[in-house]
Amino acid sequence: MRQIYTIMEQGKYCYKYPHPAVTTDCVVFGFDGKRLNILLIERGGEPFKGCWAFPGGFMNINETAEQGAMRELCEETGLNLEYLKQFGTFTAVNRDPRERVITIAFYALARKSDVQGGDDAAKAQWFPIEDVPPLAFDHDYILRKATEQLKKDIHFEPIGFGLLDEQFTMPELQRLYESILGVHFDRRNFYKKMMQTGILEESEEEMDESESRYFGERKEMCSMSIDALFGSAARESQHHYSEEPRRRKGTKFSFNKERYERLKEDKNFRLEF
Amino acid sequence: MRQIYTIMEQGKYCYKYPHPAVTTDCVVFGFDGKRLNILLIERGGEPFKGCWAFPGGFMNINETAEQGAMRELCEETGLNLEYLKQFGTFTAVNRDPRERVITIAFYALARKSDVQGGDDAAKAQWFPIEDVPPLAFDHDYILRKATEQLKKDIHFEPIGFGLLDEQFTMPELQRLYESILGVHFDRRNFYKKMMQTGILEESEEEMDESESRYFGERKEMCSMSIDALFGSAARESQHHYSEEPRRRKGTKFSFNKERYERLKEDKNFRLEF
DNA sequence: GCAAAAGTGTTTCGTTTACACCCATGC
DNA sequence: GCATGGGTGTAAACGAAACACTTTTGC
Repeated sequence: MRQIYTIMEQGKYCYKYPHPAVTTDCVVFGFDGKRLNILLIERGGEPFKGCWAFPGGFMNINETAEQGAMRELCEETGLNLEYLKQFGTFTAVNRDPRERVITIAFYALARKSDVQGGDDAAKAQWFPIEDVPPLAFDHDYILRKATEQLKKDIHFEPIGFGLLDEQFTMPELQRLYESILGVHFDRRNFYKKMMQTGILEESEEEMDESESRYFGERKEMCSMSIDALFGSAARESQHHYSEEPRRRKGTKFSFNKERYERLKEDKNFRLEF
Repeated sequence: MRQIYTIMEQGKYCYKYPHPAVTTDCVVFGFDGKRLNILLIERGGEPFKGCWAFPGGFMNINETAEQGAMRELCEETGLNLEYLKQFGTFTAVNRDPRERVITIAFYALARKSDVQGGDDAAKAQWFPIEDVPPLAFDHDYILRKATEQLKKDIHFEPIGFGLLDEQFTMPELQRLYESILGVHFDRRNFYKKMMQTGILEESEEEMDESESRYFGERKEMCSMSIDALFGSAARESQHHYSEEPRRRKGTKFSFNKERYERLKEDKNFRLEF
């Protein structure tokens, strides 16, 4: 608040009453096949220099909060994600030491494949959600709210599929649900329940040459993505490749969006997990 | 946006970058024993003069959004409600013709007993939710989002009790749930389900003189409240006292908040409606 | 070849639903 | 006294949970 006067001197945009600044922040969830991760940016300047924070920044005057959040996310991490979910606006009076700032917060879901071109994001890094460094501003609180919201939403919306590749195996999906909800499911019951929602379809595997080539490629891509997901910090902290569980190939499924839309119309459709 | 320059001339609060104005709006739900209602204010000035809108207004620079929403709600309707739930922030670029305005929206739950001192609210009026007049700004959209959120929340939180008096009968509670969710429940099943949540307790009725006096009083209060809930506009439109169903006295229950808090801690408690 | 994960059906149990009668009250 | 809503239990159907063995793959 002290700084407002210096800002005023160079200020070109004047109002009869004081206006807060408005920022957007984006909690990006990712899934490495084992644990839920979030994407953080190391702050280069004050305040909270050197702390980690969510990608985000000031909203422009001619864009919606959604547009602003997407723009900032892209600028800071190179990610171009299709949907953001607004889950709260944070308005504590002193949450930013510089001036009155309110933050409209979103969460987003990133696929491994979204993460591949991770060059833009020099300062961006993934952290497992149980092992997050100290965060700037009130971002710890925002993170807690984001995870709570994610847990709630997964009961009603097919959120998981935004965190997995187009094609995924049932155990992958199960591990995802388990790590979001913090519970364990019986494999067979999970399979049944998932299938009888009617929104999944089994991918027919054409096991010809192109298919085997695809798997070859895919395996590499996968390790690349895991590499990208687990940046050096995370790997140093406690994650080793040798700890990665061996995985069978498994049957692939995909999310049938049209069928989901139709089911959603029909009734008070619930995913019931 | 055109007006910004005239505002700037008289503006005392200047910033290097343009800042949007921030308002709060409050969707107040009330229950008249039969239908869900919302509380609206008739706008006295432009824009949207004469239209109905939610109570709300500009957030002060030294208050949180919650505080601002409560303050505006009290100023405009005389209501002093204990909790507001933030359910969304609306940021479409042209949602206010005067300048860039974003709105942080809350919903609130009003009891009949909260409504009694309804004198402050000369311009405030209750409307049944299926019969709402044209609303100012994007308030139709905001209302839709508020009701969606209420429907979702009622699955997880004991929201109904904020809309009923301290003591209520099971059929009252059932009608409330039915009008929020838009479904019908079997009386016996509803009773069982509600009781086995463990958060209700039966009020021991002391049927002595004071008790019978209480019922006498209560009946009067109740008709008063219904009168307050259904303002003249609503009554004219389609509601008549003669249509009020006859009601037996019924067994009273109340919400045991401590027990609820304990249950909530224990597990992933769901109210399951 | 061995260890670890994937795939698959059936039985049991608990929950949800459907349903009908008598009682109390207001008119 | 009659019409309307309040109060209560049971049986059937359904969905959820528990459970073990065989097959495939990666190493």
